[in-house]
Amino acid sequence: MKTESFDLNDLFNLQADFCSIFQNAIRLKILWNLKSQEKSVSELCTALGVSMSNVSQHLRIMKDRRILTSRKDGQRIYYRITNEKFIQGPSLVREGIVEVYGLDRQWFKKIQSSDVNT
Amino acid sequence: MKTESFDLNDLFNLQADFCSIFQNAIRLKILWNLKSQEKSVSELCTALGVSMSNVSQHLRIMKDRRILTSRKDGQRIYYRITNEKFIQGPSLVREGIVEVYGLDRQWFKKIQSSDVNT
DNA sequence: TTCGTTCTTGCTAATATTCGAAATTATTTA
DNA sequence: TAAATAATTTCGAATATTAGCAAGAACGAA
Repeated sequence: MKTESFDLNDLFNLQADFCSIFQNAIRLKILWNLKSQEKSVSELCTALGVSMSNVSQHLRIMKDRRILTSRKDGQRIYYRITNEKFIQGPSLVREGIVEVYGLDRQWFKKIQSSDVNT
Repeated sequence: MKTESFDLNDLFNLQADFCSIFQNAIRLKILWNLKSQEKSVSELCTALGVSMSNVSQHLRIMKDRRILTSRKDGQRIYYRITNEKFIQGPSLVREGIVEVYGLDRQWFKKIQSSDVNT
């Protein structure tokens, strides 16, 4: 029973799928909160100021992909990150942003107000 | 005239916006192709087997965010990457995937077929 | 000028994401 | 047992993404 490995196209699709996780600011904040410690769902809710329903949905999405694992303790469910690279990758992107934009906020505003055409 | 810098929430939103760029396999392939050299739009089209209209739209999205810059030479427009971290970040994510999934293709298939519930 | 090549843009339908609200499950406490 | 707490799930509406098609713009060659 051999282990079928990925072909190149699979890997690109998988990489894209995982990167789509990091497209949401709430998920990035969750990951940031779990950077060096596990936290329960309610702890994350108060830390982020987001509804439990919403946090739970985001946690599920990340757990499905094994970016997070969970541990049950009584009523609480504690989540933690499975691999540091799922934090380091997006962080590198953020560093790139800061390097390219030089901490100047103006470009960011342009991007936020939908389309930039320059 | 002071330079307004980002607050934390801005940075998370900006990071999320940039990560959304990497959620698309075609864009990842474009970046991969531009890894160590600039290429024209038509070169990218043949390399990826994707329509020029589609490639052009993806290039525009990345240029808007300064992930790419372009240089015009006659009829050709050559694109290149502005900062290596926009490649390295997504690559780290891919490494994380390989580490977590151990090159076993089965999980990938589960994720692809929409929802994983385990 | 006219033609062909290269690239971009606007439009549109199909598809996917996001988050609130309400219902549900599981666990602890009284 | 009943009530409270913690978390998940389902549903639905608003919004965003994607890619094909057709039209348009910029440039070089004849």
